[in-house]
Amino acid sequence: MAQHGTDPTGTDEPGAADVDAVTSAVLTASRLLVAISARSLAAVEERVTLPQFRMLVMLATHGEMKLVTLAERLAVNPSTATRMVDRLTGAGLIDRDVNPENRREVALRLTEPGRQIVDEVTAHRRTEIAAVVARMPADQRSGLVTALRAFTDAGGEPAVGEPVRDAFPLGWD
Amino acid sequence: MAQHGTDPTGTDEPGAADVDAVTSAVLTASRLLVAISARSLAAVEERVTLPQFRMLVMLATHGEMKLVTLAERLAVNPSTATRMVDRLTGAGLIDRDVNPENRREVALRLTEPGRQIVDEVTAHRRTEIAAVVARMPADQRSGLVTALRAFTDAGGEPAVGEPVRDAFPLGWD
DNA sequence: TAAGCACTGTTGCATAATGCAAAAGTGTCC
DNA sequence: GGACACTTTTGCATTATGCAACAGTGCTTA
Repeated sequence: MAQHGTDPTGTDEPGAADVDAVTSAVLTASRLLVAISARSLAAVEERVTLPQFRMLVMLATHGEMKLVTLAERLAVNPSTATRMVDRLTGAGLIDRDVNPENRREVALRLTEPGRQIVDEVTAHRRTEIAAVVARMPADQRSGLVTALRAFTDAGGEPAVGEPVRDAFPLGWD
Repeated sequence: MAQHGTDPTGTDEPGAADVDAVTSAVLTASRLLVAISARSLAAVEERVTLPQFRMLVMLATHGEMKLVTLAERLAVNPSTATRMVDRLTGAGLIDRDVNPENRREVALRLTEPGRQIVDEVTAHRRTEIAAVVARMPADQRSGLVTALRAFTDAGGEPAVGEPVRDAFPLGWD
């Protein structure tokens, strides 16, 4: 199989052979993006742990919810979520109120300081990505948008402004 | 004057507005890629924990190394690394030998089963990405390669004056 | 040669994250 | 009113984590 790139003639197969090369390019980009995301977290990891940050992101993204839902979206056991909520309420980053409609449930919601932490990371990451974009040749940028749109469309993920699909509950965003 | 790198938000630069648009596109793609990476991990998380997998990836990527180096690359305390190595050697995924050249050090290296776990995840992820690529219009693919190469090149070359950081210090890859 | 010193890895201690199982409280349906 | 399902919490065990102290190793130098 053709290892990578450099097949301007496209003699082998028009569509299938180059999937490999494209995949490699995507993998490389993926590594860079993950590294950027991780660096953005460094700013807050003195204040919250990584799992705690995921919890904050989930609440920021989906708004108020009960504990079981939160645990489900984070893909952790409810008992784990209970104790993380304990610590985060203790730190003043989450509010926990009994739902008056249904007194079994607790309503969990981000406090202002909690939201600020999430915003901080988001802003930092956006800044880092923008810096990379700014370093690439200007005439390549529109091509990147077009190509990435085709890729993300094929992957079925929503665009930035839209609600995040629940297919896989991460909370790294 | 308008030297590069120092103005990610872009106030007066002509291409500034589109940097924002490109950044959004990259962020969206980033979410998809992180989700794919996470899904690929599901296959092995019955056998190793996430931090353990990171350790395996690091050894697979950089080869044999001593404990302090490993800890540094994973950005964890040496004591943490020591105990993780304990468990992974116990599970037969890592070999630990005293370096005869320097008897303070221990040489850590992946075993065959250890490497297999890493390969499994890598293969799974590659398959998932290839599936997405295969779903996008064929005439967009070469454009994606070109654009991503420009992006990763820009991301790989640190701005002037910045120290060259280890490109992907995480081990999520 | 011996003393001093830096480096390497390990262990003790405390806290966080994690899952499973059991229990306690709440709501719903016959 | 009782049975049952749902929600959350608690008990217990294992892993992950950092800091501090410590023991062993190798190098330098007086």
